[in-house]
Amino acid sequence: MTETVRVLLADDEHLIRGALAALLSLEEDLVVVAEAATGPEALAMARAHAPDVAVLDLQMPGADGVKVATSLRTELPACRVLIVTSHGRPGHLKRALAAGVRGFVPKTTSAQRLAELIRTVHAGNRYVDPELAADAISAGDSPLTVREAEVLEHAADGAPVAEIAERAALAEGTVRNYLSSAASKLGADNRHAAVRLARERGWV
Amino acid sequence: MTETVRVLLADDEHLIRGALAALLSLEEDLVVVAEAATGPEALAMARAHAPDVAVLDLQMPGADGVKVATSLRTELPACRVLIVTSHGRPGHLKRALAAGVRGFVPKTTSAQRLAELIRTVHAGNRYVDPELAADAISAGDSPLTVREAEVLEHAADGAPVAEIAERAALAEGTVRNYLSSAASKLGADNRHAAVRLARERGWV
DNA sequence: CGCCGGACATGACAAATGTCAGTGCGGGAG
DNA sequence: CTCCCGCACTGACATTTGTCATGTCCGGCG
Repeated sequence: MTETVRVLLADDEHLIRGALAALLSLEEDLVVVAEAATGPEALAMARAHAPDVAVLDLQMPGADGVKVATSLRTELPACRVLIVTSHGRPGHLKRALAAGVRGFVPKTTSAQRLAELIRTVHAGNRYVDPELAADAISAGDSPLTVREAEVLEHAADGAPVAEIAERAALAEGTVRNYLSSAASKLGADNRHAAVRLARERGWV
Repeated sequence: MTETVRVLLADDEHLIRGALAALLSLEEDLVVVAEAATGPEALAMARAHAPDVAVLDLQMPGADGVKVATSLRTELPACRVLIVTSHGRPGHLKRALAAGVRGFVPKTTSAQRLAELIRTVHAGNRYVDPELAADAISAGDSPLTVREAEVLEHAADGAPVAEIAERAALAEGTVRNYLSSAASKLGADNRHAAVRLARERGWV
């Protein structure tokens, strides 16, 4: 006899959330007990309803899926987390797993398959999309040192070096140096291309 | 007596497409006759099934929603187009309307509302989300000249000036000049920040 | 201990970038 | 017609950025 699984659904796109709720409700053993459109809202809903499984979108206003998962890990250890994402960046998968997430799949998955996966993670098993996993493995760990990543983040919005130096409390020469070494590690021609690449791989 | 409306659904996210198809099918007068995951596929499906209304995602692999809409405009003038988008950039709305799109809404819209809108555009009326419209109006027209926009696009991936100059068949000095004037028009400190801003506003 | 490798940090120099002043062309106002 | 303004375009100059050589401070290892 399959017990019913209480599900929390969090996604900022109303269209998807509603549609998904409807489809999952067709499954006998799944019941959607709460919905949320933002990170903080998802957290509040989880506290209020203590779902068995939380299905979280990776990109939401307020706090992203991984942040929510981290909070849930300590507040509701019994709640399994399944993350769904539109454009999977390797680094995010790694961060997600570190946050105790049990499942990680792209939105190209069918609803049928998603229902199965909800049962899978509820049973205590893990599942990550094979393609995303392959990407993460081939992309590997970030080769950047802490400072390099930090400086690169400050450079993300196209700020001039002087401003970055001030924000990071470093000499301009030092900032240029980190930027340069980060760029060469990433195989980029300049810091801007480096920012783009690091973003793609989820390293910033 | 309401006639039935034949709908084409195009979105690269299987999860959403499937869920949406299911929800729209619940409506008596709507029938989803085809689904597609990429721009070219959407075009092929449209040719094959000649739907009354095409619901297109703005961002798809191959060709974006607006490009598909442009092609449909000439190939299937009877087919109304409704564009759905996750993160609405003002410029896209303008381009979409220029391409003869009848409706433009964010994915935060509910499925119920979407069904209504499909009927609305099928009836020959137009509808654009009020908030997106407000953004588009407040963002206004692109202040960039044709060449400025062109050069800015070539600069989008962080390429050095020399490369941009070659691709655009211009002198390096000229490229720097356009970049500089574009940046000052956008209120940016350098071309990279300018690229970011122009992207946000949908001007590139 | 003494040595090595790596992260952190800096300034000097060369290369890339942004700014400026200026030319030519075409279209609209006077 | 002439003047003026805006766009397209260019080279020269000043500033910013990227690269290099160098130095310090750890933590691990023979």
